Amino acid sequence: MAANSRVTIAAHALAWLELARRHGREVLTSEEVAASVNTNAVIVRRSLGDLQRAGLVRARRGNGAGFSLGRPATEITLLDVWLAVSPEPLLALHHSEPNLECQVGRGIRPVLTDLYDEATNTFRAALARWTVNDVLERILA
Amino acid sequence: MAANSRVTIAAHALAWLELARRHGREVLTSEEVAASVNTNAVIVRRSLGDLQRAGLVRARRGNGAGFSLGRPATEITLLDVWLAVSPEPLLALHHSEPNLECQVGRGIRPVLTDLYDEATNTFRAALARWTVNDVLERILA
DNA sequence: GTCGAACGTAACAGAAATGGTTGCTTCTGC
DNA sequence: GCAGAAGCAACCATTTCTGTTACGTTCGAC
Repeated sequence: MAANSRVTIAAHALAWLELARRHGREVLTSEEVAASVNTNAVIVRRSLGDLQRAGLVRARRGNGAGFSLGRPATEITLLDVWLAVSPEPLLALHHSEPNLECQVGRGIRPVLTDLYDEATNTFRAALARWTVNDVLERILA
Repeated sequence: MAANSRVTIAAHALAWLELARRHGREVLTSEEVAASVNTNAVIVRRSLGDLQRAGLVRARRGNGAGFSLGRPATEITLLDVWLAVSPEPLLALHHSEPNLECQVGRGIRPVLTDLYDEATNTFRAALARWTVNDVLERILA
């Protein structure tokens, strides 16, 4: 299966929000974000809705509404973003229960779960080393 | 999309091949492997076909045919397995090119590619720390 | 050389996920 | 009240994955 692009869209939106903020625009509409990401405004609202539930952005409704960062860009890591939009595991176990009459089938699931968790944790730790601010700085460099 | 289970199926098959080998059975048919994994024999042949192309197993055809390990279980890591069956990236970039008239849209792709690669490499390194033999030992423990 | 067991592979179906699109509802500042 | 924008539900097209059937191919046993 191909990986999804939600982390990319969310990171793009956050970097764009931070850049706009530095230019004095605290709030951007989903249309404005969608224009930069080059997708549909509903897609942006869906992604930013996930981020809002995680506290990474604020959404204001009504006239003059839009999205703004929920906390400083230096305090939003890519791990925060990943957790907000991609709760799925990186590797899946068997679809259907393996044969429990086989010694391997009986014991393999907790072992693989353990190893997959370990690998996923190193992946998360790597994402946690980068903030939205870092991403924007590297874009502007 | 949800992650696929090909690494799991492949690791299961390899552990089962190694256990059978220890019991004096060097060769197993796809039907026998499928019975332990609890899936269809074609699925097993597809997965083991990937492993064969990577040299991790050998497939014999003709009468009395089947699959056997291509090299010692102590020399097959989960990274080898992952590379053989899951070449897709863990995180995807934008589906359609971002707006190049926006500073963020222009610069974000190489930055994210870099960060994603870094995180993926730590994930790979974690998988490389475990061999099929380790997996089987933990199952039998 | 024939036979048959098992791999190799193509074709297809059902399910799920993803991105995209439209349309309607809800909220809220003016 | 009005208008602008988020929220949300309902689709659609595409892709991917697993599973299944079917058939061709290989090769050892006899």
